[in-house]
Amino acid sequence: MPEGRTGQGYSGESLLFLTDEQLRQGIEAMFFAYRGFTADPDRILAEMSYGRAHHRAIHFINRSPGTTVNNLLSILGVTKQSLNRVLRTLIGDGLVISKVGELDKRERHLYLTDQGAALEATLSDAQRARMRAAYKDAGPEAVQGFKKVLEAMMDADMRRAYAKLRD
Amino acid sequence: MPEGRTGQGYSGESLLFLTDEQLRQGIEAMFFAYRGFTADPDRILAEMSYGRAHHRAIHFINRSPGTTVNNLLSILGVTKQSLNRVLRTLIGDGLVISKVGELDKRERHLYLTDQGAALEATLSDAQRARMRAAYKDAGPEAVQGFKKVLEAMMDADMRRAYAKLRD
DNA sequence: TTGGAATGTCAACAACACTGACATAAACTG
DNA sequence: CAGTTTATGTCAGTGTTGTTGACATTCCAA
Repeated sequence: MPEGRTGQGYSGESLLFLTDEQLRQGIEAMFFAYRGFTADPDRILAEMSYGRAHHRAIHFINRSPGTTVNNLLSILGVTKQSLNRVLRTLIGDGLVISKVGELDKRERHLYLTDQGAALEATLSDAQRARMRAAYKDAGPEAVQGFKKVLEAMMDADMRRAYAKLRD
Repeated sequence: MPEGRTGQGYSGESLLFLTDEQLRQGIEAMFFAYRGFTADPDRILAEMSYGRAHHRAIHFINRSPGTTVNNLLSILGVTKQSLNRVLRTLIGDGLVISKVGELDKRERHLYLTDQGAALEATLSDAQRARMRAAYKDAGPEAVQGFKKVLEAMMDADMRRAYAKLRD
């Protein structure tokens, strides 16, 4: 490449950072980081025979109180049978309540009870603490890049769901 | 805050970027991005009745040919029973071979067969393609930040394993 | 009224993790 | 050498989370 390569500047980096080795490091970083990301809530959940699925349901119900089952399904990307099993235990345990819709009585609107909100807070606090520490370690510009890459890694439908939650 | 806040510069950001809302966005970004991260290999694996566990084993055996079972266990962070189930099927299907150690005959050293390497390449290609696209979208500085935050999110033992793989 | 959408339930199954227990062989240690 | 530890493998049981398929109910809408 005779034209325009400086070898040390921006253009050199943009050629190098897409090598298979660099990509593999990114892949492995995702793998390990996700383990860390879920480690704290997992520990708490294990004590009450709940799992990640319960956490996810609780998180998004807290995020969007009154959300419908269908809406939750599209966010979580699982089958209704799978979600239903989780919701049934959460409702049975008094962490979630399901209200029949007023406009459309087929729909069930989901809310956290006080007890559900308390668990959500416990789980969130643990996860946010780690996130906060990671953000602090890495610095604000790194966080910008972090979010940018993650968003670029999503499928279009996930990106839509993600954007919707940011309203 | 009378002293030193500009409201638009670096100091303003470093105060704001640790709000619960910002952290929650990061948490949700991780959730959705990880789905995207695994989506392509998952599709391929589903066709051959393999799962993510097989992918992970194949990935790290390819990454460190001759690695022992114990070493793989510490990297993957699962029980030996869980790993053994996966390895048994991979060995039975002719994707992995296990050689008795020469120095220490208790150890089994793991290698991919040609067939195993072929599957690894197929899975890696799919995952790297998405990673490459995300990196391209986000730009080189974003990638730096991405890795920095991910690394800060790991537990100490993961960070050690991750660093070890970068040698 | 017929069709479709939203929801729920039941059954079966698979992947993947866990614990606990036990076996074997090899290596280390006193 | 005897005893212990280490590395690995295996069997049995259990739990969470996901899947498909089938079927029922309720209700809105054309």
